[in-house]
Amino acid sequence: MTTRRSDATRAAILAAARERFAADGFERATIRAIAADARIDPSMVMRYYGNKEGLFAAAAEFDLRLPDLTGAEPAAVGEMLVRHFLERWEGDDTLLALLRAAVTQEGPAERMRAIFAGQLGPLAARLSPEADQAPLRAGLVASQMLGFALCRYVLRLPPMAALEREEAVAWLGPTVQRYLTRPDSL
Amino acid sequence: MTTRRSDATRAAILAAARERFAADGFERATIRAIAADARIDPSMVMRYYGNKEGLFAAAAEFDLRLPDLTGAEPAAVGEMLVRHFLERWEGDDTLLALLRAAVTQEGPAERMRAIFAGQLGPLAARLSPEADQAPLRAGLVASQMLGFALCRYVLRLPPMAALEREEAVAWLGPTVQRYLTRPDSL
DNA sequence: GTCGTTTGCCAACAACTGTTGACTACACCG
DNA sequence: CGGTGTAGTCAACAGTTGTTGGCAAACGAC
Repeated sequence: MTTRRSDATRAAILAAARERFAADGFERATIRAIAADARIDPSMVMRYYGNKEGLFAAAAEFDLRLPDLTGAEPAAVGEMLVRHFLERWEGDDTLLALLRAAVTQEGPAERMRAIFAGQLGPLAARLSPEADQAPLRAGLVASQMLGFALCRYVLRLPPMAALEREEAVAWLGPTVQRYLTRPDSL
Repeated sequence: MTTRRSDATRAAILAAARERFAADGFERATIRAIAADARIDPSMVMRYYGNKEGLFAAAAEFDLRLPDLTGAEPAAVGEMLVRHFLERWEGDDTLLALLRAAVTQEGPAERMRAIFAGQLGPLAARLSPEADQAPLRAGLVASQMLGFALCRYVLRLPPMAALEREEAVAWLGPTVQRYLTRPDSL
């Protein structure tokens, strides 16, 4: 039960699926195209992943891998987070696949909610001046990071696509910082 | 040539198309479903709008209707802009249709770029400390506003969907303000 | 070697898609 | 009233989609 003979095929399917879902979105990425990329028969996709939704669920498994920021300079957290998001976004097209699908599919949208609430929430809870504001602050950070990713990687707004990574950090860092740590009263 | 007998039908098609495109996205909104909503035959859609892309192009005509801010308190522009965006999002689902389609279709994406560069750009040009930074600043504003709309209306992240309008203005206003007017050096 | 299981391919299905063309009914102009 | 163009209906097309079941080859245990 350690490694099946078909593991290579399964992995090839997942890799092709991620690429296609990221590039084309859920509906336009067809099982036939994914199977062709993986050089196997479309029916294998069904056998291993049940149906298209199951394939997407397997291909779009994702973890933000937020760094441990205990001990980090509290005032630098915003910039560190933005930098981490950009790296995460550019090194892996799973998030892109998830975003493209979440816009029209309820399943992926729910997963998106779970990722940002479940992984960003705890971090916000440690930084927020008031504990009960953590979900709100995590949501605000998500809105800026997802909006930037949307403009940069999906819509390809020229000025956003052209930004150097550290320029983006310099512009977005203070925003994220403020969303996480701004006192409630202000 | 003033009013054709078919103008009511044309309008019904456009209204149904906007709703369907906004709710389901470009691919999942079928011509048959739109025609059924408008209580006409699918072939009429083709006759009046040529094909599905033509229908979308007609249904997703959009103008941000940015207010004239000359004379407004410069420090209040951020909040005014956020308030205007929220009203525009909620009073009309064209932008929602455009966003859902732009994520997977090049045509709508291009229109989105044109809207935000062409309409937000001039406003940024009047407020930006340095003229050549206007596109960048307009893009940053777009990233925050589109990100918020994405989280609130599309993904329905609970803390974003639950915000009162003026709460959203209080949180996002300063961000937009900073993107428009922050000195370059900082 | 033999048998059961796994892996893969092939062909086909039913449903749905955008799109087309022919045909009917209505309205308006003379 | 007759004739012309517009509005609308109907049925069908060709292509694509997710999905299924059957069959052949390769493998591993005995």
